[in-house]
Amino acid sequence: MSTVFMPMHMRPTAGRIAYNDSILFNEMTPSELDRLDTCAMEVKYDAGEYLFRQNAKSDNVFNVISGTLAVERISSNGHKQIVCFLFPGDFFGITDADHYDVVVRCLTKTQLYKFSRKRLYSLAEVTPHLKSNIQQISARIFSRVMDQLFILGQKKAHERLCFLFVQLLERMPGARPDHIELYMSRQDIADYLGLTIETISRSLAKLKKENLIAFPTLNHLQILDLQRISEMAET
Amino acid sequence: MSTVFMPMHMRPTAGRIAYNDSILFNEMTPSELDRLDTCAMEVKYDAGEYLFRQNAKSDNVFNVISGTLAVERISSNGHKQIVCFLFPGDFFGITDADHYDVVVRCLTKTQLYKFSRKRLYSLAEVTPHLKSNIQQISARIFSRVMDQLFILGQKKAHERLCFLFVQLLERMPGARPDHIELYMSRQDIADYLGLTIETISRSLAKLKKENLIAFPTLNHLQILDLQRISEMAET
DNA sequence: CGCTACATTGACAGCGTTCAAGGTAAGTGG
DNA sequence: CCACTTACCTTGAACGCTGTCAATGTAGCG
Repeated sequence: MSTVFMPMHMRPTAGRIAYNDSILFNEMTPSELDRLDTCAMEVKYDAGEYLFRQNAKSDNVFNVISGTLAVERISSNGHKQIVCFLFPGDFFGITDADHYDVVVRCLTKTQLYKFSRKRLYSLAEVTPHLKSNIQQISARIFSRVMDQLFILGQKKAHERLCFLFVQLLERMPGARPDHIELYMSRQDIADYLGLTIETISRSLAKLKKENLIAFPTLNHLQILDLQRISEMAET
Repeated sequence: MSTVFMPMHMRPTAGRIAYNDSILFNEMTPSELDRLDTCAMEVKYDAGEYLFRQNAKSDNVFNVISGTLAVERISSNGHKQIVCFLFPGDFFGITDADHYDVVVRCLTKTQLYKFSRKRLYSLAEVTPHLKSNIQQISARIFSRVMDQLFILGQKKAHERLCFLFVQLLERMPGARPDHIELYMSRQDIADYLGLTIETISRSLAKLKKENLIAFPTLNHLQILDLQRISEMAET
């Protein structure tokens, strides 16, 4: 029996991952999952560690079990753009390029499944469900990058923050409007939204003063008026 | 004999498309090209026309023969972000999503090959070269979007313009430092770079005053100091 | 010539950055 | 338990880039 790909309800991680998990495994039979198992292993990282070094060959696909990560692009002159955050259930490394042009940093302790990309893709060739699942994930990633492109090109600071909030709500397992845990620092948020840390602070203050959000603690965000936050986030 | 996919040097369009053409056809045999022909047709549009309507099913893949196009994303409240420009040889529609979330507008008279996406993809399944070519194109498109994400998040107005210039040089067939024809309006440039038309005008004026660029006519750009322009464009 | 569409320039306001100071929370060691 | 350190966040003031509004300039076309 597969250890890594036991049915979710039988696995030790069961219940930990609330949703957007296992898109990769949708509709797959136990025997297919067993074969998927052969190209995967479980890996762990501490906060601050990187999954691979800059310009590494894109040999692996990662699936987040637990933890939060940041996909980063850093220019020669030191500017950093965070491309996206990764949450439990998310994938990284589904690409047709042979080298990563980004690095991936763990914001917290992190557990992942690590797949051999080559073997995963070969398996997909003979496993229609797997292939279609990979395509679906790929489409989602692209669509998300397009959203961010739009945000960076068109939105003001406080609107960008609202966009982030809505994204966190939708993508972080267990997030509720009255309880969103920010695992990323203010600097990370700034690097994600193309702003400075001071602007983030000030915009948060503005939204607080307007009673749209609250911060019981520094990293515990509450959305008080989801309606208006969503409107401002709109892409 | 295939009409659409005759070897380049025998076709009426030969010589028109200078480079980045035909990545799709790399390494393919004449008989494979003949089969590719069966899922393609040639289509023409006038300046200002759209290839399809918003939220259309993504049934087709387009390959630009001649002309310049803009891939646009428009929000409900009227903001427009141009995602990329398309030049001869470029592709659009290589996606795993089943609907386009953008529209494509012709900036000039345009000729394209229009492929049935479904048939193109099926053919790719049995034609390794074709499949690998499609993956290569797909990787390039993604990489380009990432470049723009970085630009929009990190760069100042005049640097964004330099980025555009370098891109035009690299991607527009026939473009030389002393002769770059701008087929897009100042407004299009603004929508591409996430700025206003006035900022574009002023930043162009600034670059002109510093003798980095010149404009013999409104839409004929010359790059006088490619070295420095490239440095500022750097991603 | 005059119309129209597009581009440039100017003045001004506002948003976001920069630089600097101050505040807060968690951890350390006396 | 409390000073001290450290890392991170917030706030303030001044500056500058970009947006906005308005006027002017320019090229193409009937």
